[in-house]
Amino acid sequence: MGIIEEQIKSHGLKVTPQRVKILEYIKEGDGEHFSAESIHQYVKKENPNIPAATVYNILKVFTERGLINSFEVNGRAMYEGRVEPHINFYCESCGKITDSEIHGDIRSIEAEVKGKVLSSVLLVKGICEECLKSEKENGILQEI
Amino acid sequence: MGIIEEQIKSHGLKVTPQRVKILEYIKEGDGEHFSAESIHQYVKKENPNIPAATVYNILKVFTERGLINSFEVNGRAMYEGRVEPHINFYCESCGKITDSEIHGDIRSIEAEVKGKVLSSVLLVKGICEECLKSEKENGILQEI
DNA sequence: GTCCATGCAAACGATTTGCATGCGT
DNA sequence: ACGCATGCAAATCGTTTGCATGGAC
Repeated sequence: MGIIEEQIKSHGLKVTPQRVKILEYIKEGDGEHFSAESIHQYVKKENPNIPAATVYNILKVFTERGLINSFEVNGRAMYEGRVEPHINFYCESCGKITDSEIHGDIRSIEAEVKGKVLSSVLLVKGICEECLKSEKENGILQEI
Repeated sequence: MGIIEEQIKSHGLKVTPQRVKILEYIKEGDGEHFSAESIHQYVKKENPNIPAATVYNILKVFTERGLINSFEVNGRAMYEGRVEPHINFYCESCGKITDSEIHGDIRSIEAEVKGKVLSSVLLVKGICEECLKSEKENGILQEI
């Protein structure tokens, strides 16, 4: 049994081909961020009949069990394989999401919370370097 | 002109009664978190004709201009008057959102991001103390 | 007077639900 | 064999859009 199957099983879930396929895809895409729809599109390549609802169900249990991480931007959920604390930087201009490392200790930040911590997401919004550059070149939005 | 009106005007927006009412409500609710719907319900008390769309529009411009802060949980946007960095702790059991202070320096964390930072939200999910207690008393979910 | 905001209705899109069938254990 | 997962259709719900009227500057 592969490592992906082990992960699914060890989190108390049944191993099915759909779950393996989706978890593989998310875990292999290191530093990448996926919408449910993009995952659906991907899985449909080999399994054209899989409905969106099944993908949503799978993503939901994966997130609940801590197999993957999720957060919401612009009314849609994004999923990623990295469950350790890091920064998700969302560019409001091009929509891209990129990871940044946290050099400080986010665990000490979480320690401030009264209660049991299950997950944490630091979502930073702004304009990425690339967009800043092209906006300056075009004389747009320099004042932001 | 009151402080609320000044804030609206200084952010380059026209001062309207609806905007004043909504900004007052959000800013007065210190440490509270509001859904668009709850704000709509509140404003309807004095202005029964105001449609949800107007409330959504107002919340959108307020957020874009940095007058208020927003983040998304469970497919819905939440708004708060605090724009300085802090922790939003969401309890997955009772749904309540509470603020915690950040004692570390989140500015240094934001400095890791390559690009221009416009806003940042640290959303921690878990089970609040209250729910932990009642769950233990009832013998439910202790193993989480 | 001009332009932006409001009010209203209708549309949209991401996600969920109900139920029958299929599959993992 | 049992119970959870999948496939499918339809519904739900938060949010957005288009357009005419009204109000701020």
